[in-house]
Amino acid sequence: MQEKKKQMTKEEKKKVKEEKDAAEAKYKFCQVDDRREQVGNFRVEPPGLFRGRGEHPKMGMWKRRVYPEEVTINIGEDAEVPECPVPGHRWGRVQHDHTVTWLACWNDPINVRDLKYVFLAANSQFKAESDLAKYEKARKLKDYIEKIRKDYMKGLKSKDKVKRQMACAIYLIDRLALRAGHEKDEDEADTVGCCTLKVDNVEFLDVGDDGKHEVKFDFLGKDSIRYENVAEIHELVYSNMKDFSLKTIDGKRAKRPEDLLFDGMSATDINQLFKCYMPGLSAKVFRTYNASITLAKLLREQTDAQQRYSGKPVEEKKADYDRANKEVAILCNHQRSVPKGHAGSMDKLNEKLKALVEEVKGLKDDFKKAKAGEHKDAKGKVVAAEKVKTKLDRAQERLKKLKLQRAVKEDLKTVALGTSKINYMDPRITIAWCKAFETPIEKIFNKSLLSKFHWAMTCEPTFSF
DNA sequence: AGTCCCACTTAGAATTGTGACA
DNA sequence: TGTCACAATTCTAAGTGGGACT
Repeated sequence: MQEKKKQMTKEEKKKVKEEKDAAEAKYKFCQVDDRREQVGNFRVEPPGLFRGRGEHPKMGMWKRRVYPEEVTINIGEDAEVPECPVPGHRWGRVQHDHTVTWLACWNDPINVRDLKYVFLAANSQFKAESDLAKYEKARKLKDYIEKIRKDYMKGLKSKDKVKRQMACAIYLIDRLALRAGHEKDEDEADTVGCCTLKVDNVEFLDVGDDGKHEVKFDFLGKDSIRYENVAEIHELVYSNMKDFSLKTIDGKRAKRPEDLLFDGMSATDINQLFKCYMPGLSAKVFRTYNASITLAKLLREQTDAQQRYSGKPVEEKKADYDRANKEVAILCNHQRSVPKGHAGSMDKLNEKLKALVEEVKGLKDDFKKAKAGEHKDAKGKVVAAEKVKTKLDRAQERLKKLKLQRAVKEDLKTVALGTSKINYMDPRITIAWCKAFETPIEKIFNKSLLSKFHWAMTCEPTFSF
């Protein structure tokens, strides 16, 4: 296969691609009411070895092929049933459920109780509506957050241990943007969230002369991504959590490292409580809220700090945005593994930088000579000082840019900016910022994001989250 | 009250496409 | 005009949370 690709000419490759696109075209769109919508994933997963993330108990299991007979199609009563693409087979079921958005579903062969779905693409109206609702809900939290914070600070002093556990957990969800953390099965990777933290996952650092109360969190979260953070927390949260780590809620026995830190409550309880404050409020809303409000705050600080921010070069404004984005990503613990070949390309960059430094050095000498009218070119002609100066300036500019590039690359090697951009930061904050400070939105959102966030494009430059 | 089921969002890795640069 | 790095897209796993069921 590899060799075949290499042997193909440009035209042949193009033709193969066109044929493939044409064959797929009919699966890529569908009709929803009066709209033509793009379909997201339209293929069942091919058979193969299941990997899973982290230490998954089912790692290496054979993931068998899924047949059309296992697939349920969900379409309108009047819609034509799509032809089954596998010769000699037929769809398992065709239904017409108007309360769900999916077009097809089947059971996951690895985890038979789980379902896999064909949904519409990110730019569809269904997704746009729920995206808008998500961010509006997060904005609404602004009206309730003060009361919620006041209450959990009070809850920390409650006589009721369950109430204190709830208060601590909500504190962590709010201040550290932790996920809720539901119970998990034996046959899944052993990961935790806020409510499923184990005694082992927290270490209480000694209170120093500065009076700071610090806890070191160390656990595997979603996707077995490690969360490692020394966080300063309120004295009362510190003392409560320390207490919870020592003995069970009924006080009957000492806790073991693998015991639940919050053993008297669960994520469901927390969400129940949130409903008392605001309709639809749940733990995950805090991540959206905190990500969005942090982005808004950081952008505001940057622009407030400088006069005529609009006049700044676009590249620098983009760098400012990325810095804010990075802080949000760190808050949400969005990590990536160091890109393959990072060290190698770093070496290359350093090599290039070294050469450029030499070049600048040489040009500086040339400039000195040129000012004295002593610098000559290869043909022995005297070169004007201004000409050398221009060259020197350009080289210095390139050097500056390259140094910045190196710093950014090293800085972001383990940070994933994309996840917060796609899922957490209200796009209207970004769009308003672009409008207010004359930055083309295309510099910040790629083609996919532009179409995903189409619903937000008309927002005012004064939009405030 | 606890468990299960379902539908949806969120996640990083792998794969593929591209454009800048030598 | 090919190479390489990075960006974009695809893939599918792994969360969340509501509600039904027991």
